[in-house]
Parts: sequence; structure tokens; C-alpha cells
Amino acid sequence: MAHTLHAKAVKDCTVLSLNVANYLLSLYVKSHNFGYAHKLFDEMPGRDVRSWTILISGLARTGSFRMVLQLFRKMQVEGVRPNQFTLSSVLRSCSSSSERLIAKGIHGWILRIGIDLDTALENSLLDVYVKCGDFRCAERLFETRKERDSIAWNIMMDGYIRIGNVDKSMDLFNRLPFQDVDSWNTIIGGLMRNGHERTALELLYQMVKNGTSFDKVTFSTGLVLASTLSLLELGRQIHGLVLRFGIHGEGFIRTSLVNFYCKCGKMEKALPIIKNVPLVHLNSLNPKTTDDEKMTEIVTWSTLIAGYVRNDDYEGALQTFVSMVREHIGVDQFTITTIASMCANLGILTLGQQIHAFIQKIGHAMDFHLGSSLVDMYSKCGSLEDARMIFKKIISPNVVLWTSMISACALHGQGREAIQFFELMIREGIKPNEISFTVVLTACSHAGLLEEGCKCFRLMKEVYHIKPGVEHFTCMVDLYGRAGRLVEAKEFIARHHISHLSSVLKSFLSSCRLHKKVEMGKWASKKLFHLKSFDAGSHVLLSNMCANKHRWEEAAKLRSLMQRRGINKLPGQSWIQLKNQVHTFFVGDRSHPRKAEIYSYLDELIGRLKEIGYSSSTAELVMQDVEEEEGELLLGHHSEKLAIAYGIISTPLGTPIRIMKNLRVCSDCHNFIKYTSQLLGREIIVRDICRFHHFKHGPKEVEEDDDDEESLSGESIKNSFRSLSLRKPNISTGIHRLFKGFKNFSQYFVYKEEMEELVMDMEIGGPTDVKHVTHIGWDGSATVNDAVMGWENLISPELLSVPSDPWRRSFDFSMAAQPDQPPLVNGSAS
DNA sequence: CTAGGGTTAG
Repeated sequence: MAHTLHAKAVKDCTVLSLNVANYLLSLYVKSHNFGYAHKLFDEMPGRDVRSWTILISGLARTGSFRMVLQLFRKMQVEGVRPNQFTLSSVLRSCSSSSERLIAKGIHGWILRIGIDLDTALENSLLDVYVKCGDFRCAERLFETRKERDSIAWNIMMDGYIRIGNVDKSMDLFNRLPFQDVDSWNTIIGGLMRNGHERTALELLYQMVKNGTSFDKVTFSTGLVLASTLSLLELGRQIHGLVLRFGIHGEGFIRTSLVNFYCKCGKMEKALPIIKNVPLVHLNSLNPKTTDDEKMTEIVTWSTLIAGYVRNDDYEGALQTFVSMVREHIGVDQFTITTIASMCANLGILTLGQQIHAFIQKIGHAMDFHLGSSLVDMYSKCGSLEDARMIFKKIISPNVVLWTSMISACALHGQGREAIQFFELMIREGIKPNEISFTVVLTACSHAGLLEEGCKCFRLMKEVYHIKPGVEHFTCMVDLYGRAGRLVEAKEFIARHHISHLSSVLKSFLSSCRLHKKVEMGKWASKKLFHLKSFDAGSHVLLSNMCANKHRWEEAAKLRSLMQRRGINKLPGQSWIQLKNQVHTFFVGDRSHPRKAEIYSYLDELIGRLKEIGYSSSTAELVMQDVEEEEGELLLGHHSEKLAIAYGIISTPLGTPIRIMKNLRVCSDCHNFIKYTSQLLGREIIVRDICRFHHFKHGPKEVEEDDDDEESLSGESIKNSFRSLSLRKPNISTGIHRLFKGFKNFSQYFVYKEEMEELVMDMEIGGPTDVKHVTHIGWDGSATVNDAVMGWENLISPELLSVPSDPWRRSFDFSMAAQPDQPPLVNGSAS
């Protein structure tokens, strides 16, 4: 809308009056178009305190502290005296960036210069001190105040509860001269968010007894409380109350309800809440829908999508997403990130690519969230190159993004590169956190970089003072174990008192298998057994180990033990996606319609491979696979061989073949794939339970797959990549129907380039008609309600090419200059 | 523009 108004003003060559300009500015700020906001601000004829304040407060909300401070200083240089609102915004920015000293400076400055400390400003100050943990200052300010409103009390209460001081907070609550809804909400919400759900619940009941009626926030917190405590009944009662209050149509409440039902796994209850509001009312093309309503609606739908993803219903998630686009609900960065991470878990490259294209198309800025989920998506879909490409595009990556990139390298066996990225990150001044260390250690263990791994482990403890967690320990044990340093691994376990951690023991056990140390393996197995985590994997592992050492009776005993206990191992499955279909194969699978072709080709292929040196020695190799039964190999062929054979006969020569498997690839298959790739000159990419294997033509070019194919359960890796969906997602047919819907997205969206035209093409009847023009959202989906405006009033083409039009020239929708990214201010901010 | 609620990333 701001664009439209602005375009109109420019067209009319109107000199914007200060009021109009300020109004425009606030519109830009509200719609997060800071690029334009800055431009307008710089060109404004005369700027008053309000202009400065609008810009500053907008920036304060989006968290760019440096820019806020810069503007604030510039404002003073220009001799504009800030008012309470300005100061309050600057303080808020300090508060969210924990800039205690600067806040203190501003406080002193306020006192010196003699600006009235009104209640709101005092509250802002209070808030800064509390958020920065300076309770001494906060307390002093709080106690000496003549006027303390409910907000002041709540800020204090919330502050104390945030640092875990429940007693102090409760004390304040009891001291309150008036316990209104707000204070009840604050204390209940605070308790809930700090792990005191039970106390929070008690207070909620007290609140009811007390006769304080609920407001929106209470309903919302109550529902979150119900979902974290899995109190379905409580949630339903609240739902009932909501209905009695008649506020079930309100956006925020609906989101909370949807969230509640999703978290409780009751998708069938969540869905009607979305559906019971006719789409017409929420359609972003409906002029009667306010911006707030539209945004809330997007949140509600995004919540539903997140719920589907949480409940592993990817089809539902995608279906909802498609509906959001089709029905013009619109999507926001939350929606996209959720969908992108869903693609990562699905591991379907084509779908991921479409989502990426979709993001490009709507021209959304690559923020950290989106960037990291895309890096993650590409790496989990098998394309390290694309992951790198995304990473490179983002100007100043944060920890999460760096970590995603390192994890991508780890996932693809690029240990050295992972370490390089890690070092680069540190050099860039980004502080690694515990997850960064987990992934870099994982990378080391994948690549067998023992020394580097130990260095990282020390670095983590000694320099960054991060207490190692289960994942870090497991990686370390894995590193020692794979290097054959079993004694050291055992010492490490003893030294760190981690022999009670099943993932550590499992990793140790698989190293024992690898290096054929039966006795040590038994030690670990015993421990695992006592921990009651002696699962299928461990059974098979130990049994294979015994078999390998020709201790057949023990092996057989373990097998039968496993049967008696009813422990079933996961059947091996591999799948390949061709066109819009997923083809799944079990071991020795004969259910595929083209089974005859597959098998005869496979036999032929194996014969040819043998000529160039492939040998499928059986007994020894069978035992090496942890989770495959030995009989399976005798029966026929591992699932990955079938999938690959099918892939070869169904695709043209030279097409890369991507397959996925729900277990690890055994060494025989690994060999098989290596030779196949060499023989046929095909690139083969295999995603197994914990990483990717790349095979390129020719033995020389085979990836530096230092992760010896014999390494077994990869427990540590599984652990670090919990989010890599290990199961085969259940998506065989339905999702591909949705693919079709996906391809048609373009017709619902306006291309970025066209957006520029639209902005300029829109004609409006005058300021009073503002409400009939739907704003140009970042997604370009909302254009103008042409029922009201009509398209017959288009600006004439000559006008559009007026060279003096500053906006015409400066519109830049290229990905490099994101509309959401503010331009440089003073040439130095970022 | 002036506390606090709901959805997102490694």
C-alpha cells in the first residue's frame, strides 16, 4: 500500500507534506520495507522528531541495534531532541541486544538533559536493566519510583523468573497491591516457560477461584500449559470456555488452539479450527481483511503445518502449504522454513528444489533461519554443492548457518572441509556453541581425523568452556574406536564417567566389532544389557562379532535370545525416486512389476563387475553388516543393489543415480557400487542412515570415503543427525500428486520483476481510498482489489518512463539487494 | 511507538 501511495505521489509530483511523509514512512516500517523507508527518510524535505522516532522504533523491533544507535547519534548531531518515544525505542533495542552500558549511558543522559521520565519511559529503563541482568539498578529504580503501574511490577516479576528466581518473583506477586489479569498472566506464563508447569497450573486454578476472568493471553498460556503437560482435558475445557466467550474466531486464540491440538497429536481436532473460518474472510485479496488478520492467519496455518511435520504427516503438511498458496492466505518466513526443513527430512531433492525455486520466485530475503534450513535441505537431499552455494550467498552467517554448513560437509564425508569451515568461522569471530562442536567432531569421526578431533574437544572445554554432552562424548569414543585405539577409548570412557550412556557403549561396541575385539565387545554388551538398551543393533553386532571369530555357538545363542525377546530388527529398505514415483525395495524383493528385468540385469552386471575385479566374497562380508541378517544375502540381493539396478535400467546413460537406504550400506554393497560406477561411468549417490556416499566414475575419483565402509552402526553419527529422517518417510504416492499442484504455483504468484510493474501500474483514487488497496506484501500475492479499483485507471505508459522518477530507477528486486534489507546508513551499517 | 501470549533454522 505504501508503494502505491508513494507511486501516486511521485506521479503527481506532489511535494510530500511532513505529515504525509511520516505516514508513508510508518507504512514502510510497518511492512518491514526498510530499504524504502530509509530512502524516503533520506529524501524527506524536513524531518522532525516523529520521523526519526518512527524509523528508530521500527528498527528497534527488528533487532538491528547498531543501526538504531547510529540513527540515534545522527539525530543528535542534527540537533533533533529525542522525545520519550524515541528514547523508549532506543532502550528497547538496548534491551534486546543486552547493551547494559549503553542503556546506562542513556539513562544518565536523560537525567542530565532533563527529559521528563514518564511512566512508560521508566518502564523501558526498568526493562533494560532487568533484561541485562542488572537487578541492582532495576531494584533501585523500582523501589524509588513514586508511581508503579502494573507493568512495572510485571517487568520485575518476569525478570526474576527468567533468571530462575521463582521465590523472589512469587514474593513480588504476593506483594502486589492489585492482582489483575496481566499480573496473573505474567506469573503463570513465567512459571510455565521456566519449567515450573505444575506451579503454573496451580496458579491458573487459583486464578479461576479468585474470580479473575481470562483474557486472550490467559487462554493462550493456558493452552500452551495444557499441551506441555499433555493435559488434553484441560485444553478441551479451555476450548469450551473460548467457545462460551465467543472468541473462537479470533486469530490468536485459533493459533493457540491449533497449536494445542497439534502438540497433542490430535490433528483431526486442529483441522476444523482452521476450516471453520470461511476462507473468504481471510483471503489476502479480501479488502476487508486487515493486515493484522492476514498475518495472524498465516501464523495459524503455519502452526498447522508445523503440527503435521511434527506428527510425520508430510503429505498433510504439503497439502496445507499448497492450500495456503492457492487460497491466497499467503506465506511467511516461518511457513517456508518449516516446509524447507520438512524437505530436508524427506530427502527428496526435486521437492526441495521446487521449494527453493518458490522462495526465489517470491523473492523472500534469505535470513538466517531460511538460509540454514536450505543449506540443511540441500545437504540432506544429497547436494553438497548447492548447500555451499546457498551458504556463500548469505552475507554474514551466524552460528547456526555456519554449523549447518559444517554439518553438511560432515554428512558428505568432507572432514577436512568441515574443519576448514570451522576454523574460518572462528576467525570470523563467531563463537561456536555445543552443536557446532558436535558437528565438527562428527566430521572428524567420519573422516578418521583423530588428532583434529581431540584438538576440537580440548578447544571446546578449555577455550569455550562448554561442558561436553552425550553427543560429544560419543563422537570421541567413536574417533578413538575407529582408529583402533580401543584401550584409549575405554580409558576415555572411564575418565569421563560415561559408561552409563548407551550411545557411547554402542559406538564402542561397533569399534570392537570393527577391530575384532570380542572380549571388550562383551564388556560393552553387558553394560548395555544392564541399561536395558541392548537393542536389535547391539544383538546383531555382538552376534556377528562372535561369528566372525568362529564362535558360532555364542552367535547362535544371541540370535535365539533375540528371537525369544521378540526383538525385531528393522528390515533393510532402499528406495529410488524416478519421475514422480518412489520405488521401494526390500532385500531379495520380488514384488516389483519389473522384477524379471531387474534380476537378470543385476546378474549380468555382477558378472561384468567380476571381470574388472569385484568379488562378492560372502561369509566374511555378511557378518560385517550390523543390521542385515546373514540369510538375506544368501537369499538374494541387498535392497540397494536392486534399487541401483532398477535405476540403471530405467534412466538414460549417464544420469546420476540417487538412492536412499534406511540402514547402513554394507561393505559388499559399497564395493559393488564403486565398481558399478566405474564400469558404467555413472555417478551414484547413496544416502544411508547417517551419511551420503558419492561414487564417481573411475577408482581414482571415488570420494575420499575415509569413513571405512566397515564401520558399523555409526551410533555417534546417528546421534548427531537425529534430525536426518532415518525412517523411510511414508510418502509413496500421495505426495507426488501434490507435486503436480506444485508446478502450477507460478500462476498464483507474481514474479518479482512483474511486481515492479504492478507497483508502478497501480492507480488509486486518492488518500481516502487507501483501505481498498491491499498492500504489496513481500510475497507479491496481494495486489489490489480490482473489484473496487478496477484496472481501467492504469497510469499511462509515458508516465511510467519518466526518467526523473527516483523510484523507477532504484527499484531493485534482485536477490543480491533484498527489499527487506535496509541499505547502508552512513555507509557503514550492515 | 510504549511489558507479556501463539508458529521457524543447525
